[in-house]
Amino acid sequence: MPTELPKAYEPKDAQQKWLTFWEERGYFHAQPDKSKKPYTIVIPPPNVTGALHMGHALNNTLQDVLIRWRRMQGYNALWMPGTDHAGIATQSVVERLVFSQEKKTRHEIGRDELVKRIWDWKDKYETRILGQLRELGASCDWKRTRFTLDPVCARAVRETFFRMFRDGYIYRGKRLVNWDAHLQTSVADDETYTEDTKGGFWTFKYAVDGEPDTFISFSTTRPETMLGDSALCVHPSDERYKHLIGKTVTQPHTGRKIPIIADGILADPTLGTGCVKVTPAHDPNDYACWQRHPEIAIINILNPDGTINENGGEYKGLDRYKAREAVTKKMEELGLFGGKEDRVIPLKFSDRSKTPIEPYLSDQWFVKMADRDDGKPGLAQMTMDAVTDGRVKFFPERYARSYLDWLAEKRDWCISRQLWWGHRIPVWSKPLHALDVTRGSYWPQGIAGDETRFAMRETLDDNGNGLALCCVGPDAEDLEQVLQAQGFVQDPDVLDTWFSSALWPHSTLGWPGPALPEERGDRAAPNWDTMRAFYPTGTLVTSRDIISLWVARMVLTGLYNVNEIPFTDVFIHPQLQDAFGERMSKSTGNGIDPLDIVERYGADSLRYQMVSIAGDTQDSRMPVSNVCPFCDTLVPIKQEHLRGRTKRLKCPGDKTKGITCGKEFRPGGPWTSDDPEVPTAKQASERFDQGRNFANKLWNATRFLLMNLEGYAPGEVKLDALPTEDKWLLSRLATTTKVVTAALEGYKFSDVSRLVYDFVWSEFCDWYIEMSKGRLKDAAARPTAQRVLAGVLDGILRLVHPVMPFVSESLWEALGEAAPERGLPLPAKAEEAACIAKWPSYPESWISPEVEARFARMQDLVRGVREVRNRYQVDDKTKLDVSVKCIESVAADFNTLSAFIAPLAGIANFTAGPNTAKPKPNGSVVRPEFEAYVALAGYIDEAAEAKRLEKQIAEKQKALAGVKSKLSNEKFVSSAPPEVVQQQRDALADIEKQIATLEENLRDMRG
RNA sequence: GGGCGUUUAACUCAGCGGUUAGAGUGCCUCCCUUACAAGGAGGAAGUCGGGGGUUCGAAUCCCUCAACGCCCACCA
Repeated sequence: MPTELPKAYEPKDAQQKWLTFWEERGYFHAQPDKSKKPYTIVIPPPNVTGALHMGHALNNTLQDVLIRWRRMQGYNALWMPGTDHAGIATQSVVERLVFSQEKKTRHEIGRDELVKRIWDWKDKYETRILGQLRELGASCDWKRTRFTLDPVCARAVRETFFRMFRDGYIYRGKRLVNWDAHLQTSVADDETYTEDTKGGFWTFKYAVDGEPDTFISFSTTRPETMLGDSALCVHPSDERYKHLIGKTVTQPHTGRKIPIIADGILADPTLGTGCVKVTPAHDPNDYACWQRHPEIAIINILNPDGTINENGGEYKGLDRYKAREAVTKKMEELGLFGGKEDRVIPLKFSDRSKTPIEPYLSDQWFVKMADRDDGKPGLAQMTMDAVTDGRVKFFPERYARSYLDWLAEKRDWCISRQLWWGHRIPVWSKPLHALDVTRGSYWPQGIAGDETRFAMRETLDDNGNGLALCCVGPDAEDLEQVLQAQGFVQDPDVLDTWFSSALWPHSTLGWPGPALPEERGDRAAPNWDTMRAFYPTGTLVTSRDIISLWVARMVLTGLYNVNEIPFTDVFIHPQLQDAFGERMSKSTGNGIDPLDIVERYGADSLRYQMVSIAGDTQDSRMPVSNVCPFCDTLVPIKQEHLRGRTKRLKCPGDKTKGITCGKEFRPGGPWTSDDPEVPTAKQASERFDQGRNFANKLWNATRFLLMNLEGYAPGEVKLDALPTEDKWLLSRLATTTKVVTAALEGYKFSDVSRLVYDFVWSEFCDWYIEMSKGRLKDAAARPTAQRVLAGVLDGILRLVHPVMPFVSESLWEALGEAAPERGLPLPAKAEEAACIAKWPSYPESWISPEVEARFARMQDLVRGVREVRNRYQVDDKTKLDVSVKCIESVAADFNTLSAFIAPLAGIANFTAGPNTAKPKPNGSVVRPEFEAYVALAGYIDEAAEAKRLEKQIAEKQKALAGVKSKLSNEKFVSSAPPEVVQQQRDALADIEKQIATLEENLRDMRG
C-alpha cells in the first residue's frame, strides 16, 4: 500500500515524463474563455542566432513562474512563445558561415539565395531554441508559436507601416550611419567596437579670404575629410577668432569658399587650436552642427566602396587612405601643413569585417517622434504619458526613469537597415520625371480609387530630383504588380528588427485581423477573438538594456495601432554578471550554458536559483566553474581565462579529495566551438547546489510521509482540537502562503524562493516531521498526524510548483496515489496534476503569533539542550538529566509531548513540568532562555562554563542598558509608536529575567 | 559627461529606522539515528566601504569621499 519512492530525486526522468504529460493534456493551451480572467505574457522572443544562455534561463524562468502561478489561480493564462529574426545578427552569422564554407560574399551568392540560406539556418535554430526552452519547463502555449517573419507578423508590419506612412509619421531622410566599406553596408552601433589604434593628428591651416597673411589653424585625425569640409567652426566667445566669424576661407583642394561659423557646442576653445573643421557628411558631431546651421553645405565625398567620389575633384577614385596621403601632401606643398603628431586614437571598427567604420551619409526611413504640428502629443509624448499616468507600471519603479528620459529626447527612430534579412520596406518609387504627369496625377495608372490600400508621397532623391513614393498596405499583391509593371521599384532595404518586435504583443495575438487561414501546420492562427481575449497582456519580463529599444516601442505601437497599452506591468530583472562583476556576453566569453546546469543539477535547481537571484538589484553575480571532463573537479573560472585568452585549461585536481589530475581541457560555455584535440568542459556552479538539495529534500519529505501513510483516512481537521505543534505548523503554512502570494503579486521573486525554502526545510522538515515521528507510532494520534502531514505537504507542493514544476509534479503524483483525498481543514479530491492544482490560501484565523511564540520557547529549549550536549560530547552512556520549568503555558503544551521532545533534543532522561531538581547538583548548567536544568555530573569544565556565563551576562547587560536608556528617554516614550514602546518593555522584562537566571547559575557554578 | 546601482561573514546575497545583524555555500566538532550524508546536531567567523550629519535610537535616512559595475551619450 505505501508507495516506495527511490531514495534520491532523479531530475532527468521527471523532466522527460512531465514535459510530455503536460503537453499531451494541453494544459498550456489557452483559448478565449469569457468565464475566466485573462493573464497573458508574451515572451521576449530570443534571436534565432544560436543557443540560449543564462540570461534567457533567468528571463524565461520568471515568466514561467508567473504564468504557472496565475494558471493555478484560475486565470486564463496564456504564454505566447516565439523567436525573433534578429536582422543583422542572423544575417551576419549566416554570411560568415557561407564565406567560411564557400568563400563567397553575399553579393556573390545573391539576395534570394542568401535569404534562403538564412531561412534554413532559422529553421534549425528556432527548433533548437524552442526545444531548450521546453527543457527549462517553460509552459508556453506552443501551438501559438510565432516568428517575427511569419505571415501574421508581416501583415501587422505592413499595416503599421502603411498607417504611419499615410499619417505622415514615417518619412525619408538623411542620416549618418556606420558604414562598413568592405561589406558595403551600414552596421548598427552595437555591431561595432572601438579600439585604440595608432593614428595621426594633423594640423593644417586655411587662408582667410580677403585678409592677407591671416590663417586659421585646425587639427584633424582624418585629413581626407577636408575634401568634404563645408565650414570652419569656432566658439562664439573665443576672443582669438571673434573677428573672423562670418568671413570665408577657400578650401585648397576643391576651391570651395566655406564660411567661418560660430557654434558653442561643436567648438571647444580649450581643445587644440580652438578651431574645428566641419564635415557634416562624415562626422556625427559635424552633422549635428549642420543641423543647427542648415545654411552650410553638406558634402558627401565617399562612394559606398570607400573611394572618393566626384565631389573630391581630382582625388576622385582614390581609396580614402590614399586620398589621405595625397590631400596631406598637397597641403604641405601649399605650405599649409602645420605638423603631424603620432597619436593613439579610438577608432570604430565593424564587428563583422573588422575594418574601420566610416561615418557615411545615406537615405534612411524614419518614424517621427516629435510633437505634432497641430499641438497634439506626438508618438514619443503619447508613449511617455502611458507611464506617467500609471497605465503602465515598472517594477522596480526606478526603471520608469530610463524609459521616460530616453523618450523625452524624442529622437526620430531610424527604421531602415541595409540588409536582406527582414521585413522589406513596403514602398515603391519612381522618378517624377518618368511619370506621366500630364494627367495631373502622379499616381500609378489603374489603382486610383484604392486609397485605403496605398498612399503616395513625393520626395527628393540623392541628386535632388523628384521621386514619387508609393506605400502599399497588406494583402495588396495586385497593387504591387501594377506598380512594378509601371516601373516602380521597391526599396531594397529592410526594416529594423525592432520594428516588428515592437508589434509583438498585438501582432501575435491577431491584430490587425481578420482571421487568416492557418498558415503553418498545426499552429493556431490568431484573430480578433484572441486579440480581444488576451490583449492587453499582463506582465512584460525583460532586462533593462532594452527598455528603450523594445519596451518603449511596444507601448508606442500598441497605443498607435490598437489605442491600448500592450501590458500593464513591466518587470525588469537583474542582469547576470560573472564572478568579477562583468556582464555575461559572447565577446567576453563568460556566459553559462543553462543546459549544462540542467544536466548536472536538474531544471528545477536551475529555476530555483534563477528565482532566488531575481531581487530588485540591477546586477547579480554568478561565479562559474568548468567541470574537468576527466575527474569531475570544479575548476573556478578566473579572469585571465576570459575573452578567449585561455583556449585550454589544465585541471589542478582536488587536493581535499586527493585527486591529482593535470589533464587539459577546453573551457565550456554556450558559445564555445569544439577543440578537436581536447574535450570541452561542461559548466557548473556551486550556486545550484541549494536548488538541487531542496528538490531532494522535498522528495524525501514526501518519501517519509508515504512510508507512514498506512491506514490513512481522509477526514476533517479541527484546528481547535489540534496539539500545539499542529496549530503552529498551520499558522506557519497560512503565513507562508499569504506572504508568498503577496511576493508574487509584487514581483519579489527572491522572497518567494526563500520563504518557501525556509518553511519547507526549517519548519516542516526540521521540526514538524521530527515531532510527528512519535505521534505516528501512537494509534490515537496517528490519524490526525497523517491528515495534517498530507494536507500540509499538499499545500507545499502547490506553493513550490511554479518554481520547481518537475519535482512537485512527481511528488503530486506519488502523494495522489497514497492520499488522493486530502486537504485542510476539509479533505477534497486532489486535482490530476500540480500544474493545474488550485493555488492555496488558508484562513487568516490560522495565523497565531501566540502559538508561534510558544513554539519558539520550545525550540529554544531543545536547541539549548542540544548545545550543551554537543559541547560535552555526551554519548549514550553518559548520564544526562534534564528537567524543565518552562513558562507554565509552554510546559503545559508540551507535557504530553515529552516522548518526542526528548529524542529531538537527543537526551536520555527528560522530565517536563515545574522544576523539581532542587537544589541543583554540582555541575548543572542553566539555559536562561527556557529555564531548563541540564545536569552532567562530573563532566563539566566549571571554569570554562563560568567564563561562558560571564560573557553571556556581559552581553545581556549591554542589551539591557540599551533598552533601559530607551525607556528612560522621555522622547522615545512619547514619540515612538506604542507597540514599539511595549516591545521594549517586554524586552526589558525578558532580559532582566535572563540575567537573573544567569547570575543565579553563575553563583551555583562557583559553588 | 548624464543616469542608475552596488559596497554587510572567506564566497554569493538577505535585512532598508527599534532588543544581542541573518541565510546558503565554505570552515571546525560530533553523528551513516529506517525520509533525506544532496542528510542531522552544534560551533567559530562581521569596527554592516571611509568620514560627517539627522534622530531618543542608524547597517537602514541625508550629505560627502572612495572603489566597483551597468545603461545612455560622447571622444576635432
